[in-house]
Amino acid sequence: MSTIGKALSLLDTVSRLDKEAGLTDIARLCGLDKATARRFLVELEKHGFVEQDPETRRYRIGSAPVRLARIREARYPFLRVAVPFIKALAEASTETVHLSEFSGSRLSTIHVEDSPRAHRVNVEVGTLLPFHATASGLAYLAFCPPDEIDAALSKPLERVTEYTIVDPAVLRGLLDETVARGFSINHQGIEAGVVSTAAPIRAPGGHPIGCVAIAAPMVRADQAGLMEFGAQVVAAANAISEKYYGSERPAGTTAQIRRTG
Amino acid sequence: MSTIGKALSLLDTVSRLDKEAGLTDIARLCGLDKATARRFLVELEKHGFVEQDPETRRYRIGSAPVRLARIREARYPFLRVAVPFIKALAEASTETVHLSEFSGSRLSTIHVEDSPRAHRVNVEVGTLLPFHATASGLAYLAFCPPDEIDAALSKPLERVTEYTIVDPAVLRGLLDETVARGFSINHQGIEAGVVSTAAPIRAPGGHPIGCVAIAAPMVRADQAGLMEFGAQVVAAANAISEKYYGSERPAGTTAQIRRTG
DNA sequence: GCATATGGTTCAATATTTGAACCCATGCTT
DNA sequence: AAGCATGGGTTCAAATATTGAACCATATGC
Repeated sequence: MSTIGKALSLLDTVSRLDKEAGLTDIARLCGLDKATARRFLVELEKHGFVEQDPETRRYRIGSAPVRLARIREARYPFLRVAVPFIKALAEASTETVHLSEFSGSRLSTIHVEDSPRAHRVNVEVGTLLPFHATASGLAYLAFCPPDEIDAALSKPLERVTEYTIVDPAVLRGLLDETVARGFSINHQGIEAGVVSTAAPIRAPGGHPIGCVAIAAPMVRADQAGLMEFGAQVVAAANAISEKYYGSERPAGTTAQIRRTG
Repeated sequence: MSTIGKALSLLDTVSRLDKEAGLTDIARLCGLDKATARRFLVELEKHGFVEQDPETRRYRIGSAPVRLARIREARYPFLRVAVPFIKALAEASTETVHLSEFSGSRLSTIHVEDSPRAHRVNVEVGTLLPFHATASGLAYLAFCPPDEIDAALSKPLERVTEYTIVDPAVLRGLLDETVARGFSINHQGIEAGVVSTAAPIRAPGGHPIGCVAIAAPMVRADQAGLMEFGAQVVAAANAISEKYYGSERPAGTTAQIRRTG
């Protein structure tokens, strides 16, 4: 792997830690030599991507990403565009709705609107969404080119709950259904007692960039309800895509999405 | 320079562009070979730090920084802590108040509260603040260790307006005054007709991390008014520092700050 | 006061980066 | 339609930066 890649992976590792970490821990977690980890950290610090607490000597994420994020969001306000739709959907569905974005070869939650109900599904911003075990992951993957699907399914698939599907062949079946339907359904794959539906937000080329998902307690989602949620996530995802990328519609399998949306 | 440094500089360059740029332009702006620039971009893209528009093939900042920024702000909410103080100060002073943060060896504006008046100073979020020509820059530098001051003053200093001070010896005098006073004053150094005062927000070790500044049209700031503004920025900067870092006061020259604040 | 742990540094061996030259489209000009 | 210019992207030997075992320094616990 390139040095840059290793350094960015280190940054990623640091960002995933619950708290600030010391040099030795970081090196171990990244599988790097202490000297190497240190040089990376120094270099990253120079550019503001990490900072070292002068007292504890531990490292944390720096302020450079904040600057870049502001620029990105100013020029390309995905959240600003998407959040109103997520809010509206949360209100309409009275269930927890979350928005994910593909970044750095993973799908991560970037916004959540909680259900107003007492009994609800709680999702944390920042949560990573495994492709095989979440509605968002399946919706994302379903609309990816075959080689990306192959790559995702050839990795080891964790059995998160007793209901998680880890058989690639079965998963491929789900992906086909997802494409046909326009949205994905996940039965307790990531959390027992929870069902989700998700639809991809797609770039003009057709490639997904993220997903809209509704997560509800199983007791409130019968077959008809699920179909209704599905229609809603598809509508929201398409609306976001349209607003984000202008009036252009995604090419390729557009018809399939519209059909069900 | 290390590869990582070069790649992060490239990222920085891309972030400074007004619009998305092509490979050749980026390579030229960074002084890199096209092949090198490309490998960097590919690597950065893998990790979500840039993305390439599939249609125009141009590059822009990706979504990874947004993720990191959220984590940083969640764990270390500088803006969240500071903004209320900036708002309060803007209201109290009825002038434009802005907040800057040191990141990647530069001071940049991260929040602005505009004056409610029609005749006011406008500052853009993201603006870089030269150390020698802005109140924030001087306030920051004044409380830095000598070697950082030397480094900053040994670089070529741009004469931004006809009033900009570019003589390192004179600037050192201003820095001494700033330390003695607890806040800096900038007379038209970055924009004719504008005076500013600024005070540093400092980490527990005493090193500045950013500044609070008031910028006012000269006609509204006489000597007494300027001292009042100065006292206000010092109070705000100290309050932010205290809230941000807990109850600890910055070590070292604390007394000087408190004396004037 | 010894043992252990962590942050940090060094330098020869090694793997990665580099860039001139190249290819391939696209679009403009003659 | 051939010629030319421009921009994205690629190749591979030469140049250079990266690597990591061993090292030092300091702090904490026993």
